[in-house]
Amino acid sequence: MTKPSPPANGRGEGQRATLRDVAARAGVSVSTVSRVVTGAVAVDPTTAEKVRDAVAVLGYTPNLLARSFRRRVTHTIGLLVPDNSNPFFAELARAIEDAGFAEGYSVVLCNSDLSAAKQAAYIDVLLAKQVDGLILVSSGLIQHAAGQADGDANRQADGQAEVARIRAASVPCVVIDRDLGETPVDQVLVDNRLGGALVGEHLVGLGHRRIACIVGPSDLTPSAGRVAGFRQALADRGLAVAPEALVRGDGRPEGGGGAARDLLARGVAFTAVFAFNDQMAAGAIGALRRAGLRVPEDVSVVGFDDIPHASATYPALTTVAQPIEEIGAAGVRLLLDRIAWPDAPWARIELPTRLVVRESTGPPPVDDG
Amino acid sequence: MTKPSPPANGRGEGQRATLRDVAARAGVSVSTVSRVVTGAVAVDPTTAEKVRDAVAVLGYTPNLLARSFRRRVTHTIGLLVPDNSNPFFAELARAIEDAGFAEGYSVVLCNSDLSAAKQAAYIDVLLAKQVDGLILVSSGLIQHAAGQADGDANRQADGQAEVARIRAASVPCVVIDRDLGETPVDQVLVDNRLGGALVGEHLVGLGHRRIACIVGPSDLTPSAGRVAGFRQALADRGLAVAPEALVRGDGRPEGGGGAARDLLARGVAFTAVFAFNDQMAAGAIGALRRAGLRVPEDVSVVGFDDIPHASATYPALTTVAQPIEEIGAAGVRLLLDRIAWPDAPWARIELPTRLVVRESTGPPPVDDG
DNA sequence: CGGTCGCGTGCAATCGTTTGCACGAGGTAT
DNA sequence: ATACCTCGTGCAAACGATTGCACGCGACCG
Repeated sequence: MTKPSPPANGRGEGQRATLRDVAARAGVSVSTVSRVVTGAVAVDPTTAEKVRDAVAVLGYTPNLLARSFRRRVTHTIGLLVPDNSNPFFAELARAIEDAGFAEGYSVVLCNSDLSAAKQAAYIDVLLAKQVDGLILVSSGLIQHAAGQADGDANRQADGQAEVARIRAASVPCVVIDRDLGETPVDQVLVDNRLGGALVGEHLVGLGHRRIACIVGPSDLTPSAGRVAGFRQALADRGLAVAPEALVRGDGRPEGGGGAARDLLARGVAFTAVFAFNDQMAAGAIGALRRAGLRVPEDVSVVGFDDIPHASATYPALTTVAQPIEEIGAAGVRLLLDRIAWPDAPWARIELPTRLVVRESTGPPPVDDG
Repeated sequence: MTKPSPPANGRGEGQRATLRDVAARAGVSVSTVSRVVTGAVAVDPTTAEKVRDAVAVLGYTPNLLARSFRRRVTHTIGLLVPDNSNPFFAELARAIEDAGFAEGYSVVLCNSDLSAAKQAAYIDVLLAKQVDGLILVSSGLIQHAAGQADGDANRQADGQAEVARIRAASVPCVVIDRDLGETPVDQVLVDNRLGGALVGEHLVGLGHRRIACIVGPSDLTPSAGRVAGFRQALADRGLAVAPEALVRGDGRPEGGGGAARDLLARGVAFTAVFAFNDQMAAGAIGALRRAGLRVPEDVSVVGFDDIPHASATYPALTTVAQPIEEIGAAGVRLLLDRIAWPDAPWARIELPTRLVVRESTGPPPVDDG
């Protein structure tokens, strides 16, 4: 306990000391105290010393809320992710929080659950709370499954509307993991096309010719790029994805398992499965093995994202790694740049993806093809 | 586009309308506008209508920052977790965020990385930002490994100091997943002892007599209870944990794998492994199987936490489930109760754990014991 | 018909901090 | 000696909202 210790300030217990209290004790004006605390302007060393003493004695801490109010800067950013319990988003949130902390920003975490209504509600309170900026992750994606009637609140939001609202409030904003094309907004993306292509190349290179595909819940950005790249890679090698070998999963392990069982049940022939995220890949592996198939001997499986667990399972998962750390860092940097220079031209950063070959892929069984 | 649309307010572009603007346009006083906006006091329906019109036209949105400043209530809580990229904490954060949202609170996410310095820094800014309350998760745990000299900043913080500082600022605070005993603070815990005991019971019941243990990085709460319960269960059945069969892991998959390899290398005999979290269990399974052992035929493996991936792997992991949703909800409820009634007696909620038997455990090989 | 009540409204202070402006003292250049 | 800076400081006005108090007015009671 060498710290100045929670002191007996001039006010009642629990009441924090304010600039006024310090000023009174140091025998100077409030402005002077403010100046030594912020250190902005020069003040006489003797005075400063007195003030610092008073600050220490009273245990004064600036009220950042008041400061933010006055300066119109909160040093807080809002982070909107679909679901923090998804490891990919959790890691991304972590990376963003890290980068933000390094720059002196706090981050408010919001889970949109892919619900347009919830997302809108969050954006409203974040704006009202005067965050300095917003980071939207996979904004606008929505469960494809739920074939509800076209209820307005739950319709697929494409992210553009959100961005427009935020811009109208002239609050800086960057969109991650969602290609908004020419929409005037800063974006950081990942080369999903390349990722898909790498997988196609890898599997075909191993000798696979019948490859099933478990795509994500949405037809928007990330999925679209992955399919496109994958298809292209196959096409370049004279192959194609059979329509019946392409199924949709909900993004979670159960979805992957269900999709795999579905393929099996429908008698679709395949020697490899490309799942659009690692959770579905894990689920698929489980379903396949419970059906008596070995991985990779009978079926190869590839995932996407390279979440930490991908390397922890057995067999360790071959997957496409996204540079999560860098994505987060880039997002934060873009946002802070935008805050600093509101009129700079829009930036669009595309980070590379990388194939990580582990144990879940291998050559197809010899009796095939 | 049926929404009131980003309007031409009386001020320059990007400037949000304020109460004054609305008041001017509606021809009433600022106070009146405030009253209709907050809806606290009765105001004449005709006047209210005029005001609401003006609000709509100007697209007025209350400045929550100013409101918080004036009312001394931010509707924001700080959440301090060791690492959001750990699925358990990610899920917990998610649950807390959910519960908070339902009650109209935003949550600021902070990753302490188990560093006392970082944790202190975070607490300072959260307090300075006038959060209404704090939730500390596994506060004070610290990497046990790093056998550094007793540097002050990095020493094991036991959580008590943090709590004391927060109390000194008289900011409500609840501690999750860390037993602070009689420390005057609200706590929500899980019955780790029971969890450990259930595992012991299950494994011994299957016929295992030599069980290895991969404990967590810390000797504090969660780990301690788990060992204790486990030991007790074994003792009740006339067994014990051999000292050489107890190794420490870092909590991550690699740590679990390393620990398993270590056991193997040292020739320790065991037919089952109890890892103190699911990540280490997954890592251990990988290491075991790469060493040619089958799970569960040759070695049974049990984890702890029941993260989503536990059921997604093959073999699906037998593990101890914590009611994460409820932990988060209880934490938030405790915090809000404390905010509402600062002088209520301290609460301590202990939630049950539950064994989830899946595929990674089975009877020991017949040639054993 | 006078007094009282309650309702709707406005005035103005306040929350804690920042900051433009002015002022006085002291120093330097002319 | 006058004019002109510079430096350190204080005054007071913001920032946007909330809220205690008071006032005016109609209604109601006796």
